[in-house]
Amino acid sequence: MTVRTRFAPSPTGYLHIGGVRTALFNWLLARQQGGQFILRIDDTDSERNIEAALQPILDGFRWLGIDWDEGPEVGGGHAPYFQSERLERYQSAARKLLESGHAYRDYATPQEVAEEREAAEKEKRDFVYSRRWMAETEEDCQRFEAEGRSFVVRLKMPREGTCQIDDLVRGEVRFEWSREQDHVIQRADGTCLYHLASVVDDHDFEITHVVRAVEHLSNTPRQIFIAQSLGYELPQYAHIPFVAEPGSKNKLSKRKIEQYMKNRDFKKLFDRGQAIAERVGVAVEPNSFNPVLVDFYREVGFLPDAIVNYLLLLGWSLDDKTEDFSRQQMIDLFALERVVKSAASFDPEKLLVFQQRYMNDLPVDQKVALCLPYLQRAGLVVDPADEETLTYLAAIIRAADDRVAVAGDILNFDDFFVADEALVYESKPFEKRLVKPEDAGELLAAFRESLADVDDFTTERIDAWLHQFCESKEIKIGQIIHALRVAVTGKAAGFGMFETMEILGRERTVRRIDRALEQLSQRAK
RNA sequence: GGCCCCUUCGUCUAGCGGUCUAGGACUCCGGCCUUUCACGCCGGCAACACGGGUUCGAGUCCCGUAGGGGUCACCA
Repeated sequence: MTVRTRFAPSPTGYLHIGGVRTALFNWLLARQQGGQFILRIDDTDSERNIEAALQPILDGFRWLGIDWDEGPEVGGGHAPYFQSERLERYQSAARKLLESGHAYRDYATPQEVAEEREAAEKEKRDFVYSRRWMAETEEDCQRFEAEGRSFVVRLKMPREGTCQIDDLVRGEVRFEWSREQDHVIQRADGTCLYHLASVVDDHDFEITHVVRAVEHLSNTPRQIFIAQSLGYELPQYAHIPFVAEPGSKNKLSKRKIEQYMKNRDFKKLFDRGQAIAERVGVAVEPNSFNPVLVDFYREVGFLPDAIVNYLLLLGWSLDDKTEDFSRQQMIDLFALERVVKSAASFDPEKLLVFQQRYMNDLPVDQKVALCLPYLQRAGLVVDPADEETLTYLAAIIRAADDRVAVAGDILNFDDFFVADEALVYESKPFEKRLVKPEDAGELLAAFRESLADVDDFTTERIDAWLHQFCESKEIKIGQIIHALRVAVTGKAAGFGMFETMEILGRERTVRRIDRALEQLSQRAK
């Protein structure tokens, strides 16, 4: 029997990082066993524009390299893969349950059920539906309908015995049937509810392993009841822990970013992303742009492999030291038995570490390809870029080295892409490095004059030149190099100063120093 | 509140009765390197929730307690 797993997103428009991890585990299991991974769309309830809300989710999975064998856009032998298009299947299942006595028509109004529930609560006893409006015969139905009532279909749950789940992650888990409710599976308007739909689909799609987050564990008995009543063979269940908030054990939710912002690391990650987003024209709207959602990482320039690797280790480990996994390795080595049972908090810092590692391993031309769009969208480089620009960019990226951790970080080196006349001097460093030290202007001017004599304007020669200059002036290098950096880049920090000058070239370097000196003298007036 | 799940450094985790005076990674702290920033290197702080058992021996098994979480819809 081939292994078939599934992930069933609701078309909400957003791909949640926790959902991705669940999908990843399903995907890994299927790939490892040579089986199929299926995407099914749980849209039994939503009335909104499915198309628009689904696209970002599919795009997200594709971007992450999590592909599906059956589902939207790829089809498959079990189509359709949208629950909204499978209503007849559910209704037919509901009918079967009715016929076999595992479900009944219930003519109670929602208020009547609510009253029973409240009464039970008041008396501090467990709520058990009285089944007062349960129709067992045609006569019952006619009688209730004569009263103007309509029916929903409810499960007729067993009221004794236990339900045992043999969970692949958690082992044996038992529930008392008597505590289960007579859940509604079909509404008065004939539409069906999630649990019925889910069980029917899993069966129709021949799903062998249901790998999902623990919050579904307590829903499992009713699903088992449905499946067994329908004569289905049960799938294997594996309830994995959910991804928790940074620094807490609560379930990570996209609605709580306000609160997460109080977390230092989360805030840091967000700020970094926001700075990039603002420059490339991505709307920083908390509903769509925040680190709980996959889109955030894509917009900012993360690498899919880094995210997937990080997520893999959030709730799973191979051993006590292995951290880096290629796709093939994770497929080969993944094992449900090694899934951790407790919830794991999302750690933005550690994710960044993975990102940094993966970025570092990339050849320069790939980094160029990743970074270029950011410069273009920020209006710093024309599209398409010419060969010269690409070479120039490559030199910068090489020099910047690990300072470009996410592709959008290239914008920290925007000073290389603005005209010398348009270079902006950040006020604080300008103050500290040029205005305050009284000899800064003088030294800088002298050094600038000497630059004409550097025979070869390369990193090595400039390096030697400046050291020689310092020696002749009897100053330490620190007394001039900071002023030089601010004058040439406008910033206090950056990569090697000599590399910076070589990349910029003699002419531009000199022009920038001149301009800085000009502004300095104007300030003095 | 009922039911269910979970509980090793701040975080992610290793540990499946003796090799644990508990290992690794990230963070943090100190130092080195250094023209800034980042990297890198060296070092350091830091955990078996608690209480009972079982056993010659428990982080590892059992039972309680506590804490955290999930779930209890004509939502998915």
